[in-house]
Amino acid sequence: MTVVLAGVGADSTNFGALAPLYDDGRFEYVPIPEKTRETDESETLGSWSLRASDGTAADLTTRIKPRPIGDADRTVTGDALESWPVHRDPNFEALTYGEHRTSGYVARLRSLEAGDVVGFYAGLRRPDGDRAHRYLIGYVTVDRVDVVRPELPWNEREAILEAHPDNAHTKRARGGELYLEKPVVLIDGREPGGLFDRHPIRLSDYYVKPGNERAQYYLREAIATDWDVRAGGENMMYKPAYRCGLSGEAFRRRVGPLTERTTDHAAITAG
DNA sequence: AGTGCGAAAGCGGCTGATTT
DNA sequence: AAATCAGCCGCTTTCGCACT
Repeated sequence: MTVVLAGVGADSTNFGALAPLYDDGRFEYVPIPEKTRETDESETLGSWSLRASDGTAADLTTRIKPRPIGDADRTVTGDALESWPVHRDPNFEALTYGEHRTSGYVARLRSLEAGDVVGFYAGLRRPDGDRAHRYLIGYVTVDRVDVVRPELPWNEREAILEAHPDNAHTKRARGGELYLEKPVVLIDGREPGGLFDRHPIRLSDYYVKPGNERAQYYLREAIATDWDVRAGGENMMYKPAYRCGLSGEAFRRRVGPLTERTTDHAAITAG
């Protein structure tokens, strides 16, 4: 029984900005832009409504870099940006998540079992320009884990994808083709799971390490201790996947409810 | 014990943002 | 508009594990 923490959502690499964290504790979850327009996902940056204002995700940035597979960065602006599809991953309504990143993600996620938890963290920035940090913004309880491997026969890949119809990778797939030459982990979740309504939990600290010249983002000591973090890089700049030793049940107890959260729930408390 | 490979971490330099 | 500053990109080195 374990918990894996996965870094997700828009950042300056792909979206050109970080999602905001407001003074009242509310925040936005903005998915990254899809790699391609060829997806069944109907939500676009221009249709992705913000939770705390009337705007859309498209209002938060001026140019995006969707990074088509294999190609150099492609920059998209203006109307094309507004109509650009989102890579809704994780999907907090359908409770589904897919991942292909190496760097520990696939290896740690594929070993999860039903009842385990995937926690999601994202970079958030306060509008007044305070330092950005990484925050836990929600989680899902694991129901089913599958791995789509490129070498699998077509019909087997299709069967797995059909079991995860709402997953962003399924929506992007064409004829069982995921456009990826590597394994993709597909995780469907169950209750309890979802996006926090407010008061995300800060996971990072920002400081200069002894012997270094520059400050960087590091995993907070209190998190590492209290959540029994056992694997994953200490430096959070690269959004590592973390494996924690505590059970899904213990994790849910520590992070508190998904809704009607208070500042107390965002604080790290032992127990 | 040696080798190879992938992951993690650090840093130079560029870019975009901010300030005056 | 110019100058300053912070953030970030991605290259490079180091680390560490696994396989032989």
